Amino acid sequence: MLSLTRKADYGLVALAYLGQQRAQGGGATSAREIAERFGLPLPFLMNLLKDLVQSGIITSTRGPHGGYALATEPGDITLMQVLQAIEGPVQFARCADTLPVMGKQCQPDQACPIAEVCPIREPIRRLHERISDFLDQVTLEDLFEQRECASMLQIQV
Amino acid sequence: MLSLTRKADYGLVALAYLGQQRAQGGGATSAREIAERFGLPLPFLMNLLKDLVQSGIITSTRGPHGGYALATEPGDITLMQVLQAIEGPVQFARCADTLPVMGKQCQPDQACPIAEVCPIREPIRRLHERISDFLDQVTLEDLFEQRECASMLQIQV
DNA sequence: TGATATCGTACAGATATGGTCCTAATAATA
DNA sequence: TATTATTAGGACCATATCTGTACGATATCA
Repeated sequence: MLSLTRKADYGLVALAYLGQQRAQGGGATSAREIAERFGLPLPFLMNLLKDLVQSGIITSTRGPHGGYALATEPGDITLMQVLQAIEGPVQFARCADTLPVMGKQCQPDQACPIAEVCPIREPIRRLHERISDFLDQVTLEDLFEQRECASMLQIQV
Repeated sequence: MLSLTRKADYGLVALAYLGQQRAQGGGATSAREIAERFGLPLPFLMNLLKDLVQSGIITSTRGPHGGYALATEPGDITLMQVLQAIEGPVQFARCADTLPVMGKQCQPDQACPIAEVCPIREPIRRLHERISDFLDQVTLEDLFEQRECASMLQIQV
């Protein structure tokens, strides 16, 4: 369905809130506070916050008055970074990134068995690049501040 | 991971092949022929071809020498139509189409319990529209003939 | 030292995906 | 008319992924 996982969903909610806190000059925000504010399951939220910490998007401090904060300005964080941190590599199709397309015999490190004859390999690759470029260019600031992007994305699959 | 399902993957392969057949003035192409040519599991392929028939993207004729064919020109079939036929409604997030975002208590016909305070509802909706517009504008002809689209897609989430 | 809070990992239930199978319906042909 | 090739419409199951929980370890600060 081409849709975000719930994990990514929650992650964006948390990042948006951390962005607000940052704008107001607040310090670290605890996972508990975020979970209570938006009705999210706390352990699940902490799991994904961990992912965001590991990929450097947010920072964490332990102990009392600890919590999470954006590592940089929202304008420096792209949607692609967030999705990759939470959902792993973004692949429009399996073959888009040298991975095979089809067949259960396909293993991640094998070449696609029908690459020679596959009629969608190139089209898929171009689609993948279009979507990737888009996600790379959209920052959290664009998203949450409704800021426009200077660049244009031409449909030229 | 924002990726196509295998069903959609196979579906595009089949549609590309049917497009070739059409260009060469061929008649109906059997599911068996497609499956053998690309090494796809036949029952699975037939299942998704059924979906494509039901949504009017391809036509089918039964009996010997029967098979499938594109219902219209490839330029009239959009990527969105194909994905919707095979994967159901395209939703970048659950709340993008009046569905709720989060919480297990969320049912499809209920409003999102945190809609009032949700910081990503609007941003998600705009993202969803951007992606949808894109998929709506790309046709199979664009994809497989490497044709350019006249229109531009401005990043303005 | 004790309270708070994160970190890391392992685990379990729910849902979606990937794929099979069976029976009927339909059309061409011998 | 009988046969064969083909699609139609289901139900069905195995597996993977998603969603969420649990628990112990660790770091910080009062």
